[in-house]
Amino acid sequence: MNYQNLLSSINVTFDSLNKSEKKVAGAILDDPEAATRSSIAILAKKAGVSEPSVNRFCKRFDTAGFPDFKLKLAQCLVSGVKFVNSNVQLNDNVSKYTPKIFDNAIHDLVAIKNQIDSSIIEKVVDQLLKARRIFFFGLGTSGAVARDAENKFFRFDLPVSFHVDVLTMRMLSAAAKPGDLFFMISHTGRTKAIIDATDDARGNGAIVVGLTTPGSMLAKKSDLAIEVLVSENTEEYMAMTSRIVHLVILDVLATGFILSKGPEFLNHMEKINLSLKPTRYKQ
Amino acid sequence: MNYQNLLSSINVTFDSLNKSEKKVAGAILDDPEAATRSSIAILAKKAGVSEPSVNRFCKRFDTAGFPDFKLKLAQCLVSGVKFVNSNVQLNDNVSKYTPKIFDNAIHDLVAIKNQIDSSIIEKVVDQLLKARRIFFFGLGTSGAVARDAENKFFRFDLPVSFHVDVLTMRMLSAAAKPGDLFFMISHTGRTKAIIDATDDARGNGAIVVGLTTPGSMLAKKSDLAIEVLVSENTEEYMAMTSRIVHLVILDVLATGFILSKGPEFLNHMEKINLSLKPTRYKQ
DNA sequence: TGAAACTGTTGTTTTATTACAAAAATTGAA
DNA sequence: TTCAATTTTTGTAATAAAACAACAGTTTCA
Repeated sequence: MNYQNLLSSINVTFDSLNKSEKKVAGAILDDPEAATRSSIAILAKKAGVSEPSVNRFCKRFDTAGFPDFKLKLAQCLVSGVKFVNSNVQLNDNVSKYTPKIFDNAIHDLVAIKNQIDSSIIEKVVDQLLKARRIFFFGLGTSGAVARDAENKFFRFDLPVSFHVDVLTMRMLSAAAKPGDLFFMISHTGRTKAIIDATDDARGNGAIVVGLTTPGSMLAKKSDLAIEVLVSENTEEYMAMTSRIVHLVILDVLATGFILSKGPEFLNHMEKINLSLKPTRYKQ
Repeated sequence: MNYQNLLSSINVTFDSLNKSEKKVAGAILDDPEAATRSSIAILAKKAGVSEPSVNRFCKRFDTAGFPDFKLKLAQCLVSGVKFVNSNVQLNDNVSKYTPKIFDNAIHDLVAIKNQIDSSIIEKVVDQLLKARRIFFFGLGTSGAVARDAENKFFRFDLPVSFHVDVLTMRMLSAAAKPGDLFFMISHTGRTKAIIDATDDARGNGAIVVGLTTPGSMLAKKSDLAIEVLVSENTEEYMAMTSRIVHLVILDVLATGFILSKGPEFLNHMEKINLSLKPTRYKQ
């Protein structure tokens, strides 16, 4: 039972609670927010039970006692509740759907942050450092991610390019050589052009890194797979959070790259940054 | 001061705190999670101050007292986001910088979610619905955002295109007509090509929507400005969180668009979605 | 040197918990 | 079904812990 769904735990187990516990549960569910601001005495009174009953209730839900219970309840009110109905409804107005869309992105970022396998990141950074050339491949939504990646990595004094054209992909993977790094971005991990290019590139001795869903075809065929499980349904109308997570992971890789290069590399970065000045109006 | 950034509030105001308050702040920042599990006595001991000093510290941060403070601290820790020193250090290893980069993105999304002006979103959605043609303009990092936007909005049965080429931008804005919608994406809001195109487009009677920093040149010159304040420094080496926020905002706009079109529009979306099937291998 | 700000001590109040006893519910045999 | 034995549930009262307020001493700074 984790704090993310303390409230729903209460809801689910409600029927199996005894009389006074039901009263306490009722008092909490009636206004969870108020419960977090109550003392044990106030809540006991509201529920019509004794204070120890409230305390026992808390312990039944794997908390140390009432204060700990309140803390965890408060935490699950921050995020938990919102995720319950974070799906946009057809009759939502602006101020309803806007936070929902933000919440979805935030939720997935938090989830992935806690799942991500540092050793894979480390290995991918190593490969990026070693690579003679880097190609980012992506189609559709992932094409924009590939473009963003190129926009980041070209600053690193590397021969890097992105491709969203299947014919170009095919030619490049057919002409792959050891030392080349193909970075494949595909949420589904089943896009034919990407899979075919993966086969070709690996057949020619290039390294293939896949950024995709866990266990996907691309994940299996890559040398190194960064597997990212987002809550969105592949068959939804539009990819939303997967690309956000992919972009952040590319930030992580770029950061790892820079850090590995050491502080003197920042001069190079600074030079690139300064080059943009004349393209902007002064404040 | 809201609970979302209690921790960063402590961080920000640290210098203006007096001696014992600094000790308390230090003890909390050192391990915020532990602080939520401590009693006032334990925390006072850790900080090397008296219990009332801890209490006074809590009140300074607009909380009712220590228990209330702990509650709010716990809430701001929910997402696991540590806003404190989330800047990547040169000697960070993978497992240190990875969560930091995620945290930065999460932090900004949470902040913007709470700041965003629904009425502007509503107006922009209206304009998108009315527009005869839609152009997304962006350069550099924002070019990838523009591409992503196009990839979303073309599904809506609209003449939409994105442009990352300044000459094309110039030509298009020079040939703008009433009914055209120019969607300018620029974090700095000072990119010359974008500003110039904005002037041209508006001069020709087109509507210009800007997605940019509050108060920027672009914000001032646009018909409608979606102003987004992210914590990242413009002069940093790479844009990180601004583009993430921009993408999510475009998701919000796309969602608003679909919802305004009503349920029968989903058939159209479904058709587009189905068209992708043959491009993928079966599971 | 004096006023203002800061900090700790002490004692009170509030809050939470434990131990125990009463009450209620449950079980099983007559 | 009935009734005692047993278990479970619940409340009372006492205890312990925690938080807080008032005051007084200390530091700081003009």
